[in-house]
Amino acid sequence: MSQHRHPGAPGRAGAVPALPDLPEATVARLPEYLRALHNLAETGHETVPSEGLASAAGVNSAKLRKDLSHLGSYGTRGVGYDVALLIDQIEYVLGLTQRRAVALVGVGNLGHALAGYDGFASRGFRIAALLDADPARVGEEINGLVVRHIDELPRIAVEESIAIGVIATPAQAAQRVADQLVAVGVTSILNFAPCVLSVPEGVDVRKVDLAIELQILSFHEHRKASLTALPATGGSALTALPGGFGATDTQEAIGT
Amino acid sequence: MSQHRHPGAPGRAGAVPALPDLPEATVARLPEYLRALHNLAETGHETVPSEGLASAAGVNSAKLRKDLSHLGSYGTRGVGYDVALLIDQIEYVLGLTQRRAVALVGVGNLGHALAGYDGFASRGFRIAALLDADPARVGEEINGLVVRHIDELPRIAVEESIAIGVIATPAQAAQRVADQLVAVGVTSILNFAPCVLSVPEGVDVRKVDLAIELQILSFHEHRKASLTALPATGGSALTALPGGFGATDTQEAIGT
DNA sequence: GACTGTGAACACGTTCACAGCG
DNA sequence: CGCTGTGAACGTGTTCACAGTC
Repeated sequence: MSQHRHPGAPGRAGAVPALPDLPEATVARLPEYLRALHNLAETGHETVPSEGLASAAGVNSAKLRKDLSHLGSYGTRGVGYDVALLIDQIEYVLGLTQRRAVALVGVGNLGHALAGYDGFASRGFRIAALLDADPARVGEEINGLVVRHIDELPRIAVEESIAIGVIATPAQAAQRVADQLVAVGVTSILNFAPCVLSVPEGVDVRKVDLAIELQILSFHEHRKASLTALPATGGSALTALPGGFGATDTQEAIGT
Repeated sequence: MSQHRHPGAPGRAGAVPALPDLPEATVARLPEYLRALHNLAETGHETVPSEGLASAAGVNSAKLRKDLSHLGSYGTRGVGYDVALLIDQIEYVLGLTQRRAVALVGVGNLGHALAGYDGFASRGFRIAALLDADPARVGEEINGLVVRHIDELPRIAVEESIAIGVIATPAQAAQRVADQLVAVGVTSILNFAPCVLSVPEGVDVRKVDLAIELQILSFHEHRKASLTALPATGGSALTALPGGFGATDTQEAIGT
């Protein structure tokens, strides 16, 4: 096991890419490590121990080491990880060595903001097309890109080698857009519309729903309030807090 | 143990709030169920079987039933769930019976979009304040709200009973803003800045990072490509569009 | 007969703690 | 000695399959 394995190192052409299939949870954290590593590189660190990188990324060091070990990692015992090397390694695994082209569909409120978001460009992506179904919006220029009509998607997809589609339309339009994206061969979709998309096997969809995030926070607020719901805590809490907390079984019976 | 227990039903005052501590994974799905239920209610359904609600929410029915059972649910065997009742139940658990006030800090690109996003209002929240540190932005009116200076936060937090803070500033300003929010008693933060926030115990932070989402998709793209990257049929990929999407996975072959 | 609620089995993810290397 | 890499223990979340109820 402890053979040093460097599966598909960045530089090496010809070798099999050999992407180990990483645990999904690990994949979701790699980008965070990458961001932290870039920060470290900028502040002149050449090497970093798991503890340091972990805290910069907001995880514990055991988790970090386990995650990195899945990539057949580049750490040196007694020293830590080589920052530059690890950046290359993670960028390679995430497929960021090529700058993927993104098509953004729906240039309303949110779409506008996304079109102008420079975090995409700076972190490995290129917004290659802005699309909308509303003729009134077609032709508008945002950040140097002209909005095109969604019907032009098939041509644009080929011309620009679109790899990822971002849906920022209203919910009722989203499924139709997803179908159109899939039809032109897009297999990765980031969906901001508050609805479930159905797509064929092999297409990946990630969903971001801002209201859902707030609702999850709301739950925790509610819970925190219900726990502190006793003394003179000027809590903005519930207007009518039931006094009785005593009923023994009321709480108990929930889990059954 | 299958006593029917309705812990802290919405309408009933006097009952113990009795928030069961739901598994985190369940909490994260409740908002999705809620959205699906609202759709069902609008289309005239009074009742729905677990199978139906599950598919509307994009999960499988076993998971749905298990999730709902944690709330001491309201299903009827042989029939399904009462839509209206379940909506009340979930809204109660999520703490959506009170319309929580949100302070949005950072009205740049993304902040603007968030300020104008009506999904917040329609799903239980009220944007009560827009704040920014840049004097040039203070005074601007967005969607009927005037942007205030961040230094006014302490007063505004009290006046408006701010329950949740949303950070949409650049990364380097985010920690400072988080500290300010915490200082005025905010215990729930939604962070759009690409950085880790450190906050005291008891404060919940959720993070949304758009570039990270894309990078995760990129990984899967990379992997899909590396799997199909074998035999004679090189990279003709995109140019030859598969006829239609007959659910057969011709799609897979998006070459690099 | 149809559907919920749930124990029991399983899969996945995290943490611990330490062996082994530099 | 310091730090990584990793088995083994633990905890959480998911799925199965069926008993129980309407």
